[in-house]
Amino acid sequence: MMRIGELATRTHVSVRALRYYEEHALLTAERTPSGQRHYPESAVARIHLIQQLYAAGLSSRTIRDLLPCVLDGRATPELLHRLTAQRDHLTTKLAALTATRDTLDRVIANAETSLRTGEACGGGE
Amino acid sequence: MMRIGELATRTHVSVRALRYYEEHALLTAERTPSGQRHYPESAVARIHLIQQLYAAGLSSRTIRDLLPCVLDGRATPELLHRLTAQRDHLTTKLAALTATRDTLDRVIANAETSLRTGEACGGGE
DNA sequence: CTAAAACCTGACGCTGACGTCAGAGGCAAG
DNA sequence: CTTGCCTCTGACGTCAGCGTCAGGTTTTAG
Repeated sequence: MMRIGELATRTHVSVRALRYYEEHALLTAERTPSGQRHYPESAVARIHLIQQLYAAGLSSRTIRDLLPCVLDGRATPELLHRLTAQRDHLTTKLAALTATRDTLDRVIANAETSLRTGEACGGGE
Repeated sequence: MMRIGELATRTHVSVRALRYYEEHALLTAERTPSGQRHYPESAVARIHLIQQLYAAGLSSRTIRDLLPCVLDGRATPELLHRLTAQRDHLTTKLAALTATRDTLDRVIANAETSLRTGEACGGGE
């Protein structure tokens, strides 16, 4: 059982953020008689998962709703629906970001050329 | 030449957002003597590009710096460097999001199974 | 036993990308 | 000329995800 500071350093997530997660029911902790939080090893993985979902653009509310399903396999038809919706949303986003990266690649190639051939440059169109 | 309302409806971006973009030098507009903004057709594409970069996680400041390069091919070595950094950052992000989607796929498959076989369910590990 | 380090609960601050409201001017139609 | 919609410039409001400070307790190191 580790305390909040250790969990923070091990996950590279601030203590404040961990308390914030608990406040928003993304994370629970056992308490010692004096009130300090104690976490099991599994909390590390849980934090990583939470961060992953945040990075995917989910809100804390959404994460809170979907987490039980993700961790315990506890799914209702409605949760399954929301989960699928999020995955589809993510797929769409991935396509958009890939397109953006391609755009950047083209711009970079163009810029490199124009820098080499001497400043002024027309488009590739 | 269109006015701000038309540009807004055509790009599905609010009038407020367009003014915000101008305020932050992402977008410029000609003005009629009475002070109304007038945009050329090319503004539509420009807005789409701005939205694309926002979706990629860039800040308005970053977009402002990189836009001249992206639109006009005007690149300095420093801008080129920043551009490349952004692309690499995006590549990393794409990998992470792809991993997240795979996680969601697994969770969904698991949940579907547990719903079919009757509620309780252990992990696939 | 004591000092330092870590933890606790509020509670206010911050940032970015707008939403929204107020008050006033511009413009095509009848 | 007036009605009605569009536009203008401030300027304050909002929301999430924390950062940060205050004031006090607990745990640990020596």
